[in-house]
Amino acid sequence: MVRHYSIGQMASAGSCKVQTIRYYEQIGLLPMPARSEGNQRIYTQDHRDRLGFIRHSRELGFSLEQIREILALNDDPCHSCAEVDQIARKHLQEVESRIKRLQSMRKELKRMINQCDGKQVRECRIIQTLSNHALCLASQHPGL
Amino acid sequence: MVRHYSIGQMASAGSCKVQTIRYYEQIGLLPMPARSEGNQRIYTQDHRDRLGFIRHSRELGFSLEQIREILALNDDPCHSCAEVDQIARKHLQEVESRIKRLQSMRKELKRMINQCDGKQVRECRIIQTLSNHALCLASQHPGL
DNA sequence: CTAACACCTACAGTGGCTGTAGCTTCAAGC
DNA sequence: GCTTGAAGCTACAGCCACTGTAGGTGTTAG
Repeated sequence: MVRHYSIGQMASAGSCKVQTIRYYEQIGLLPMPARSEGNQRIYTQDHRDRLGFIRHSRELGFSLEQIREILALNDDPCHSCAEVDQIARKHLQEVESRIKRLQSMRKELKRMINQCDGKQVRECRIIQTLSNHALCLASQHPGL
Repeated sequence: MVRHYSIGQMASAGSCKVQTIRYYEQIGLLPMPARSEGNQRIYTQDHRDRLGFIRHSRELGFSLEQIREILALNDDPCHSCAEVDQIARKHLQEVESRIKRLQSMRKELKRMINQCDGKQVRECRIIQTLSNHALCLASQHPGL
């Protein structure tokens, strides 16, 4: 017996909005499902699994393009998984560099806030630091 | 003697693109400068300082709306700087929660990659983990 | 004088959704 | 069978912070 799901059930299973699912279909990440007589989408377990895959990958920060690639590789089960590994490693590097950037922001923000004595804007150290890059500890920040 | 700058000079001083400066003007973050006979923008030191402020704040991750607020507060030098402090603290919290989310991603990505033996997609642990949320250490990820 | 470059406006595109307007369909209760 | 409210449908606009493009004009060095 085959289970079927409405788009609303898919959305709650995938912890996303109905529009998100329609969007994934529109950009070709989710295959078009069958339609009911009244033109409503009818999903199968396969669709549900694929959505789960996409949502979990998104939670881990993969881009939709990366997910598209991995899904394509996944369709050939005998393919070497070196490419999947490659994508994941590249993403890990991205995540690590984002962490570094944010940590350097955090450091500078903390320093700035601690110097502020909460009096007048005129002598506000936060504004002074923002005005004058040279007041930063790090002479340059990692790019945006 | 008053120094003047072309938009190109502003862009290199602010390490941004010419379009970015026009965009800041369009959304009212940079005041409209005077124009030359040939309709080209002529900037003063004030503009340059303000752009510097914006760019430095952006490097520290403030949103354009936050920057707009801080600039408005800055215009009243006798104003208490408590509100500036407030904005900065809120932003610091945001940065810290982003760091947490990324660190949890990093952990899971590393675990996933280490389990992968680089053979076939069929038995790829990366794909398995992405398919099945339950294979994650963290039962749930911090939201997107 | 010409070539190369900087500048101008106006608008479209990026990623990953999210929201809205104005409909139709479905399921439950009477 | 009828009504009502939720859920579904399409099509399109909007978010952020830019970035890129097309097609023109202004400026400057040789």
